[in-house]
Amino acid sequence: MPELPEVEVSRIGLLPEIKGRTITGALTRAPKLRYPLPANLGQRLTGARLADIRRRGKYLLFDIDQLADDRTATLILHLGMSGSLRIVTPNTPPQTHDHVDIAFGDKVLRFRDPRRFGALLWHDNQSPIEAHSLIQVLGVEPLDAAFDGEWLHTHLRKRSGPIKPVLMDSHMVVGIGNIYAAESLFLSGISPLRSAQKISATRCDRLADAVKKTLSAAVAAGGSSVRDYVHSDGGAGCFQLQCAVYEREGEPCVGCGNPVRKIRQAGRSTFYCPQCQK
DNA sequence: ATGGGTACCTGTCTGC
DNA sequence: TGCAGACAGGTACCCA
Repeated sequence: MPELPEVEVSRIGLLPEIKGRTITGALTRAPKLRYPLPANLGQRLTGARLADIRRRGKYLLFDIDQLADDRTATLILHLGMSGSLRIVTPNTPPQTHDHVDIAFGDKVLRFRDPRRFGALLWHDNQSPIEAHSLIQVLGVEPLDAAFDGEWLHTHLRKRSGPIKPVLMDSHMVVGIGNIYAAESLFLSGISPLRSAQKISATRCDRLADAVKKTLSAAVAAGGSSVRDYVHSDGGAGCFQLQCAVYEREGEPCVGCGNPVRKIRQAGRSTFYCPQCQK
């Protein structure tokens, strides 16, 4: 799935297609994904306008205005593990896991999610989106200036466990999933097993830089395309080709040539080089 | 408060 | 060829 770069690439791809367009219809084909899908989506959205698409962590926020009651709303969308968004023509037949369509005249935004870990929620903007229970708990944006070595050092001091699961904790920093946690730790030369609170200020600087570099490079490359992820134009990203350790168990480390090791942490696979990462 | 395990769901791959 | 089991990019929840 979609980690921060894939979500951002989707957002950037969708903007020129549908931002500012009037919604001509919408429908859901399943009662629920992770949560129940909004009821009467077509009724609520038809005639309204998609004002903007924002991103917070791995959530996409579709700002809707010109609703029938003259209010505004925001659709909160999460791609989960296997979700993807595409622009299709109105006559494109839906496939098995195509759960939601939002139509804009000659274009349809289609949400596909085989594993159904994704989410689409209606937020009526009576309260600010930042107050939504799912958004409220999110940590800092890793590409914001506020996230740096000093910030990281301060926050890691409170965490006793190994760094890798901590780096993936969206309550602390958003957007870093299994691939980019592994890649960022490799780039900064830090072992995924190292206790978070024992990482020095200097190495926190390196880690924060590595996170920013890894995520930015992935956005620039068009996201990863492991398995079933496709971005909005249906094309495949190419960051996967540049992974240094992720899914490279047994292959030579790009730094030292020793085999990349795979271990299990907090129920997830971790790939790293025991030589280069201490 | 923090951390670990589990659950959610389907598709794909591996090994018997 | 068939089938069971493991595993997959996320995250909320329960419990120690």
